[in-house]
Amino acid sequence: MAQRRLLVTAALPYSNGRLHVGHIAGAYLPADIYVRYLRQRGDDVRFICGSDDNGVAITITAAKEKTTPQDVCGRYRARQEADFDGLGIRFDIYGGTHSPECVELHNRISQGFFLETHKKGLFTKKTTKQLYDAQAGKFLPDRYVQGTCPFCKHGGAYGDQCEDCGRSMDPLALIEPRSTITGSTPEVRETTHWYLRLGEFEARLKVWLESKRESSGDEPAWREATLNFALGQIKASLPERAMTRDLEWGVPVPLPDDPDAAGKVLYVWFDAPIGYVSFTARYCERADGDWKAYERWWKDPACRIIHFIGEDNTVFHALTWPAMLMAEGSFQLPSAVVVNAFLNERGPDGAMLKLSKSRMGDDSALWIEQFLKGYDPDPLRYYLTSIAPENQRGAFEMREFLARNNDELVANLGNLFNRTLTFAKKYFDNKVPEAGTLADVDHELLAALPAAFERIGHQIEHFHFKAALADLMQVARSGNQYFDAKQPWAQRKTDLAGCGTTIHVCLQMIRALTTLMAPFLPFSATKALALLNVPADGALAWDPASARLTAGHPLGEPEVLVKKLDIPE
RNA sequence: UGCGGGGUGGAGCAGUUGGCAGCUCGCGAGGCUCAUAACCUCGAGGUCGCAGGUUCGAGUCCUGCCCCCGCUACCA
Repeated sequence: MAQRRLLVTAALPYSNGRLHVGHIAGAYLPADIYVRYLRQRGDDVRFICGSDDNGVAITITAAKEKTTPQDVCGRYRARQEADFDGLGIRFDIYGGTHSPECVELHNRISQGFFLETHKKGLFTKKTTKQLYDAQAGKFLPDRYVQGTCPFCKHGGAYGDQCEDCGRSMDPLALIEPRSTITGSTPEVRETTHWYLRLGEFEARLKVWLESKRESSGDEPAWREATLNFALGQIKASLPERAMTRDLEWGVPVPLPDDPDAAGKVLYVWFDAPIGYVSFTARYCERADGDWKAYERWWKDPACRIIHFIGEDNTVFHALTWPAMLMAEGSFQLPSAVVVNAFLNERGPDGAMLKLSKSRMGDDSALWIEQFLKGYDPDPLRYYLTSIAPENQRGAFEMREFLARNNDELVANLGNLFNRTLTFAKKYFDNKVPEAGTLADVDHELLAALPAAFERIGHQIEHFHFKAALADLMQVARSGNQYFDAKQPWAQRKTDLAGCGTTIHVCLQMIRALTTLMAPFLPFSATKALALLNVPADGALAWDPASARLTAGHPLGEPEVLVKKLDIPE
């Protein structure tokens, strides 16, 4: 397959909190596996991510922590970047929509995007009544108003919906409304905003989404749940959505001649996906010295754009964002939006618990920061991939994590490395023995390796990461089966050359496994190269021919590849 | 009410165009000893939510029903 050009993005984390295992399982780990694989294949890839720093929630966190929005997003952004790094999730750029490095370019590109859409007349300017907190000096998002439900008279109803009777409502209908920010009684004020008429894109979106049901060329089909959900929304008709907000924190609405635009910013969901573009531009500026080179990725159909997101982002990435791109007109549409469901935590009693800031304590091991203090990243990458919520929700369970590390990663994959390497050390002078005369079983195992590259690569190409990992483990298992069937420990005494053949074949297998595991377990793959004494440079190319050892090659010092973890009683 | 997802051996899940019900873990019994008591073999265990229908044949298609979870926040 020829070299391809791909731009891969992972959802922008909102920079008012830390990352937990659910974030990682949802968008970032699958994206990282995909990108690592593409790079091993030799494709030209950019991997883009960064923090989503704008919006009202940041300002509220800032108020709560008695600091500035800039401080909040700067602090959490740095924390998130460190967490990603610790897990081996390596972006080409980790931008930030309000980070010092990116904000200027981000604002410029976002405003250009808005203006182009505005020029085409695709916004409707509309004045509506909204609740205003005079004490806080800001309009209140629906969710920040609480009062008595006009339908069931329940006391704790929110401005958009009553938790008790489940009915949704207009916040103006709430009885005795209160601002949840200051506790004061809000007043009704008029405000003007720009609404994107999503309805005008329904037909085009529908055709586009329907075309994603089948794979075309080597572009895989989208997940069915994603398409059903998005198409269901279209069927129910897409509303006008306000693309501006009354707020001081964000990208200013670029209409200086319109007094109604004063003091307003772009809706955070309008500028966030544009962050993918502006971070790409910032990276191009850094790498190529020309920010405009981003067009090579975003406006050239020869490049393929893949977005990895969690399920809550489906509406924005499968509908709103493509509609924005259609509206603006000069960008290409994403090739794929890869959506994972949520990951929950399984409680001791088997109950499904949501991963949430409010429920999890600060020192919960499910925060990445905490997790990395106790464990290596690869076991987590393994476990999260093996339970990846690709089709339905999954659940994290600490005991299961430990058990699967020991019973699968250590016992199967790690053990195959260890028994092969220690055997070579003990009986073959720590060198790769001659292949010798190959019997059918030996041929079969060697022939299975290129097939595994093909198969696992195909699974990754199609975003079936869980299946790809299971396949990898099956390959390792077949190695253990081969080892047992050949009984080199017995061969050694009767047929030393045959024993050499066995170990030669096993070494070829673990060498191939090193390359095959690299997208999922990058740290272990690096360590495996050291154990095999193979120079890292170019060693992980996704190519069975280059993942081969020559007879006589000296090996490194044997050492355990994956550590066993203690399971508390 | 509506929309979307799901209900498969003890647990967690796969099941593409309908064709003898699979995988991992766990469990039981053997084997092996190179290996982090790791590995290998065999086995037990399922009326595929319920009831109908189409078909030579359905977990897989159609109809009706039941149950669980989202569609609201911190959030992927």
